[in-house]
Amino acid sequence: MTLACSTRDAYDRRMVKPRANIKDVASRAGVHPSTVSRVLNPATRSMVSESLAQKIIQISGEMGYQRNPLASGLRTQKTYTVGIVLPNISNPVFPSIVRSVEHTLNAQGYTAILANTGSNRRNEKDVVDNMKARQVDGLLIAAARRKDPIVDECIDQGIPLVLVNRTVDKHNVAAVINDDELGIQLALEHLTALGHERIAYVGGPQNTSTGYVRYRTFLKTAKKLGLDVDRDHIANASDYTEPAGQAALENILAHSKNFTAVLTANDLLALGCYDAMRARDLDCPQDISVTGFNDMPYVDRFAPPLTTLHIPLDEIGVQAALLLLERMAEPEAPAKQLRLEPRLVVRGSTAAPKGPEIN
Amino acid sequence: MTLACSTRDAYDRRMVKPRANIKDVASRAGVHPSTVSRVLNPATRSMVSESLAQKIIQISGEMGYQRNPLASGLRTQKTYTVGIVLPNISNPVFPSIVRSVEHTLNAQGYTAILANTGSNRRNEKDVVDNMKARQVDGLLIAAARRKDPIVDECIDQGIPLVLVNRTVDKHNVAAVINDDELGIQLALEHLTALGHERIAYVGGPQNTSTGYVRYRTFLKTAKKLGLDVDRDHIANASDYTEPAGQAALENILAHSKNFTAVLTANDLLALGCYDAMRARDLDCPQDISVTGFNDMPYVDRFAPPLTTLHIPLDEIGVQAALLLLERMAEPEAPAKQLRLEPRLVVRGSTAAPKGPEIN
DNA sequence: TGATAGTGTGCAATCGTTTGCAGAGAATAC
DNA sequence: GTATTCTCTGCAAACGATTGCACACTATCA
Repeated sequence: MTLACSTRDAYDRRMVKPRANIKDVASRAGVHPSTVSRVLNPATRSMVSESLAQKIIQISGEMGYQRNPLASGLRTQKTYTVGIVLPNISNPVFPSIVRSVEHTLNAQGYTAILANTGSNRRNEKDVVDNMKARQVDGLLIAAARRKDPIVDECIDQGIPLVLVNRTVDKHNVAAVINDDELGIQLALEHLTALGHERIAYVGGPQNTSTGYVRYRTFLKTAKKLGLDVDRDHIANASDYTEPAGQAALENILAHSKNFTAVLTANDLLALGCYDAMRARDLDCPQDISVTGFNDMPYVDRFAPPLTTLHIPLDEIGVQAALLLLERMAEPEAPAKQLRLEPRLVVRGSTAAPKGPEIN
Repeated sequence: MTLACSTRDAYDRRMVKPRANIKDVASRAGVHPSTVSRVLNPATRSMVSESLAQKIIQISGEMGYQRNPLASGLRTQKTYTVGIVLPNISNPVFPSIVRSVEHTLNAQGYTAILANTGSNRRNEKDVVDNMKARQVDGLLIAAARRKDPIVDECIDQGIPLVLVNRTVDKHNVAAVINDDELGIQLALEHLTALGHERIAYVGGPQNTSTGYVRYRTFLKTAKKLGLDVDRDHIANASDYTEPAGQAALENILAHSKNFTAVLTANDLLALGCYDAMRARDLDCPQDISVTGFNDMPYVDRFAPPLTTLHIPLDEIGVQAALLLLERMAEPEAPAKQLRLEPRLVVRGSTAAPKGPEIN
């Protein structure tokens, strides 16, 4: 049986003709592949005469030619790929960030590869190594720890890097973060303004910049406001998850119930607090007011709607992407840090304390 | 100034030594690169004598050699990359799916590249073309429409493909979907069991399989249950979003308020209904009961907690990934469809109708 | 008219792997 | 001892692009 097909693969793969490559375009245009390459590359476009360039563009369009990024990347060491490293994409703050990052990068021809570390160190290392092997042009990491060997390694190797949300203790890293100090101050001032004087704190992991800064700021601000901080009313959760938040508040409640509000370092922790309170039949905000941090999607619909600190998720994503683009263009430029201001959103989870506190 | 460095790049790029390649390993081991390649590739591993193989593995380990996926992919036409196409990652059903897909694929050495289409056709095409150009080994599409030229094209071109959540009208496509008929039946039976007789329906876009099937099933089941379906009590939203759901219910309410429950095709639409009701001071479930579909994260915490159909998001992701792995291994095998059963979760958004209906 | 500069294109090496083929040597058969 | 089969390893040509260099040609000038 003979087929009127010239290409080997045509029969094998259900008559699919392999995608046109640069050589096909070149021979159809009667020129050398290098000429086609030059025309299709904006930087070298001017080396070719205008008329020939037009012709080649025309033909390449007709043939539906698309550059093979593998071959191109192999030769140029530029893949137009960036890696996004998340601790956990199921945390509702990340989808919006990822979306705007991806959108902003796409517009410049970059493609995102995504990895979820599950906050597992070993995993993180593997994931980043894989991305490096794939020659990503840059990395966007939302899973950094205060001391992070992986971040250090990337910097040593000169890989353009932007941290999101969390940063490292060293200050020479590009990052887009929130003004955590301001946020905690706003929350605490809100609670004291409502009349709360005995305020508990449920914080995040101390090996993250957010967990650490928010905790320190809580202590500092409480002192400044003249609140007496009871150590028994403080618990730092091991992770930014609801169960961890629930456990933390249960821990506190086991020792003492002598507080009227709990300030948490994160919305998920706040939800965990809701759970802990429900288990003990405590009403929010009647018995205890609760504040969160992040204003993640849908917390305005919860029962009760959560008072929290709004951070501009889309904006964070856009800025992080722009910063990364900048760093990829000029890897040697000094690292910028962007610190965005959170805004307090007052909802139903906070109220004046009941009982003798108010007159 | 001279530096005691042999490699060109060492000085340029802040003393970073370029990653070891196969030639480096080969020369250190005193063998030809092809031998190293064979050792490191499980399929050809047995062609090399055991002792030599051990030595090469040892050396390659010491040098921290990692295969360059670009070069390898260029030669073999296999990139160990899969594309994930989502309509909108901010829809809370997707993060869990993405996470489990990514996890399952990772375990087999695959890396995921992610794209968000924003349900924009043009965008979708670009995104998929980009993925094809990047030679993804397979595609996972959660944004399919009932008639979808993009899906058709992928199939024509023989690209391993798995649809998630939504499928196309043609039946020869691998997919992991929900039993939408069962789901709608369960919801409707639940409402009638509570005593509801006049039930409105807020559906999804009719160009998606979910929107279409759920709508048809609502009509069919209502008829079977002997409910009289008022056309004015039905609205199909243009998109699975809260605003669209809100608009749909407002549309219905503008015509008639003569119903005691609204069955929606999707949790986000249900949330939109909450909004529409709040705007008219209607209470859920006192005035109107509402059901959703998907049981997306946190709907159990809403005010009121949403009665909805639970679908196993993680399971969907895992199964979709496994199915894709299967198809990549055997692209010519007949396409399987997996249909997972939803489960009704009754919460606070549904109750018996008030007034004369109950005695 | 001939030397010189400037323009546009082609040549060939290269990026890092993989793999069909060939051939060297060892093992087996006669 | 020679012919034959096996085993193992090396050679070299791909994969599809990019880019420094060479060279042919035209335009400029003396």
